[in-house]
Amino acid sequence: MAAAAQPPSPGALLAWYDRHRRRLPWRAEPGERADPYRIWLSEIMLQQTTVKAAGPYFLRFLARFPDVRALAAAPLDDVLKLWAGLGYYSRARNLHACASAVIERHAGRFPSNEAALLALPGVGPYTAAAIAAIAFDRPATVVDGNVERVVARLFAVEAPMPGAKPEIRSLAATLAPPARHGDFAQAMMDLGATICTPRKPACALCPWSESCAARRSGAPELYPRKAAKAVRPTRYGVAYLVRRADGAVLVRQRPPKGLLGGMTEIPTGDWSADVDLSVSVSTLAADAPFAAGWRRVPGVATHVFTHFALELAVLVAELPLSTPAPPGARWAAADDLASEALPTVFRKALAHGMSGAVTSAPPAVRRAAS
DNA sequence: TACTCGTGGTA
DNA sequence: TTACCAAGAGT
Repeated sequence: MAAAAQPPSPGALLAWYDRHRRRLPWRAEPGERADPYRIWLSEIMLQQTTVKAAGPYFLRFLARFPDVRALAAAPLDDVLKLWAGLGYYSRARNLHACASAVIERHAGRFPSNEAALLALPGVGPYTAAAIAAIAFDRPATVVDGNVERVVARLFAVEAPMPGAKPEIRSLAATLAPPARHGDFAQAMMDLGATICTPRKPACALCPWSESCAARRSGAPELYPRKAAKAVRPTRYGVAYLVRRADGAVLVRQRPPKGLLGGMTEIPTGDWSADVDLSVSVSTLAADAPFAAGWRRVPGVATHVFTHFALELAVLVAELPLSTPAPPGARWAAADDLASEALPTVFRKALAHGMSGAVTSAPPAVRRAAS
C-alpha cells in the first residue's frame, strides 16, 4: 500500500512563484501596487490570446490611452484601429464600453469586488476574479485554462471538458491560501504556462509534483480529458478589390455586431459553403456590388476562423481618380491602409489582390493559397 | 447548453 | 500540412 500523497500546499506554490515568476509589462514588481487599469486592460487582451501576441498591443494601448479616462474619451473607431489584428473584436467594443461604465458608474476607479466587476461589459467570471485578486488582492477563485489544466492534473479529474468545469472550479477553491491572493492566482497561471504545459509538462520542475495524481498515473498530458472535437467546415466567397488610380481602395464598415463587428472590410459577397469559385470571372462578377472591368487574381486568399475556414476568390478592378465612392462605401488612401481597422482576413485578400497577376480566364495551374 | 467569435505560434 | 492551442465572454 503506497503512502498517501501529500496534499498540495499553497505555500509551496508561492515559494516557487517567488523564485520563478514571469516579469510581464502589466505586472507589478514585488512590493509594488498593481494598477487596476493595466490589470484590466491586460486581462481583456489575454482572453484566448497568448502573452506574446498581446504584449505589443498592450504597450501601444498604454502609450495611447494612459488611463481609463483617456480610453473612455476616445472614439470607438480609434480603439478598433489599435485593436486590428488581435482578433475577437467584441473585446475592443466592450473594452471601450467598459471604460465608459467605469467612469459613469464608479467615478473612474475600478471596483474591487467581484460582483461589481462582473457587471462590467466584457468582464466575465474569470476576468472579474482575476482583477479582484491581482489588482486588489481580494480572495477570489481565478480559473482560466491554465488553472483548469493544473487542477485537472493535480486531482486526475476524469470527467471530460467542458463538463468538468464546475468540478474543477470547486477543487481549485480548496487550494486557496489565507493571504497573497493575487500572487497565488498568478502563480497558478505561471505554473500552467511554464511547467504544467499542455503537451510535455515539466513535472521534474513542478513544486506540486509529489501531490499530482496525473503524474502518478504516468501520463499527465492526458489531462484534462476532452470530448471529441467537431470538424471545421469551409466557406467560400468573393472579394471585390477596387483600386483607384492613386492607389486608394474601396472599403466599407461592417455591421456593429457579429463576426468582425464594427471593423472595416473589403467588399465581399456571401460567405457560404454553396459558393462555387471554379466558375467563370463573369459569373463571379455578376454578384459584384457594381459593374466594373473585373479581373480575377489566380488562386484564393485563405483564412481560418475559430469555427470555419474561408477561401476568398479576389476580383480586382481599377477605376479613375474621379470616381466617387458608392453609397455605404468610402475610399481608403493607400498610405492609410496600414492603420485602418482592417481584420487579418481582409489584409490577406488585399495582399492577394495586389500581388498576383490578373487574368480574365481561369488559372491554368492552381496557385498556392496566399 | 451550445454556439459564436480571430489570430498567430507550434509540433 | 494539419491540428491543437492561448489569462473567455456573450447570447
